[in-house]
Amino acid sequence: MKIENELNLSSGIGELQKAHLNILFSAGVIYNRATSVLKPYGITLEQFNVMRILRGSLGKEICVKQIAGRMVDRNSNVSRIIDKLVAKSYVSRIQSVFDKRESTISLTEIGLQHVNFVSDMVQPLLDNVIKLSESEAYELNQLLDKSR
Amino acid sequence: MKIENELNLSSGIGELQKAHLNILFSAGVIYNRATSVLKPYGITLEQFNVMRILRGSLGKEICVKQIAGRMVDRNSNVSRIIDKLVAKSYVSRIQSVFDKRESTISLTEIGLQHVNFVSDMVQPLLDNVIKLSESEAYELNQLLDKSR
DNA sequence: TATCTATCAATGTATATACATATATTTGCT
DNA sequence: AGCAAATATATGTATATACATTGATAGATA
Repeated sequence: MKIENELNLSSGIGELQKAHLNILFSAGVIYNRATSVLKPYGITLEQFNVMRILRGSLGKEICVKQIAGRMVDRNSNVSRIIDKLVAKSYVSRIQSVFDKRESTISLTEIGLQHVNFVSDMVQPLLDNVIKLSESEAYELNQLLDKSR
Repeated sequence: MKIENELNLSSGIGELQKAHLNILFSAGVIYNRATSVLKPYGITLEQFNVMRILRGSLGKEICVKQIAGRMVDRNSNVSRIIDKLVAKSYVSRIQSVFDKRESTISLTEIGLQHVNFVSDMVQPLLDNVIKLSESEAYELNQLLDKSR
């Protein structure tokens, strides 16, 4: 459905303003779909993203700042997301020996198992969140990359 | 900058997964820029959006549900955003006489003045948030509309 | 060495989202 | 009319964002 109908926009609105609202609206739709897909597994999208980032760095040391730099939401407060993951025993946090200001974050064994399990279950569903062909998605990526 | 560089994505990732992250990332960038543009005027983007919706319905009665249906974020808790606007005297809330379950929301005189003033000041800045031509924005809108 | 500045992470506070539930009211059905 | 179901909004609680501040540590420089 066109964004002007989704949001009841006035007919005079320009394509740029429409694109502005369209990106925010689409992001909300994607976020909601992804969140509801994850819900049965007791994990939020933000927590899942942190765990996937950690899995992508298995073996390597990784600190809070490096995680933050890979988060989709750059204002995300990684410290507090990690608090939640530590409370669930999915992640451990130890002070770095190389730089005592840093915390070294890593997946626990149970955390690794959980992120693997959840990924396998949800990836097919997450892939259906965007209803485009690969080539349309490519075009979309080109435009979004340019728009920033 | 390409999304794979922004987020340090692994090279094997497909266009659909990339599009998923790209939309969320772009939305974050737009949200942050719009928020910082509004900051000097003491209003959040969500509050500004509610006030613009109210201005678009000047004269007509409008209730909370109608506002919610036009919000970019469909989960937005309009009741509480309106609480904040009422506290700032930008908006009034009165029980509808036609349906006592409904609240009728309208801009106060000072609220109308403020939203007009802020709009005039920020619109040129908001227009620069998306760095595309009108025709590129049109293509982007087509793809986003289709993707949902 | 002493000190200044930059950096990393944690924390405090206000605002907003996510979701379930509660309350009041209206509508539809018998 | 009487009652059940639906609807509009508000509220409670957990989580997350936005932003400023703090505390600890590292690195640079006088």
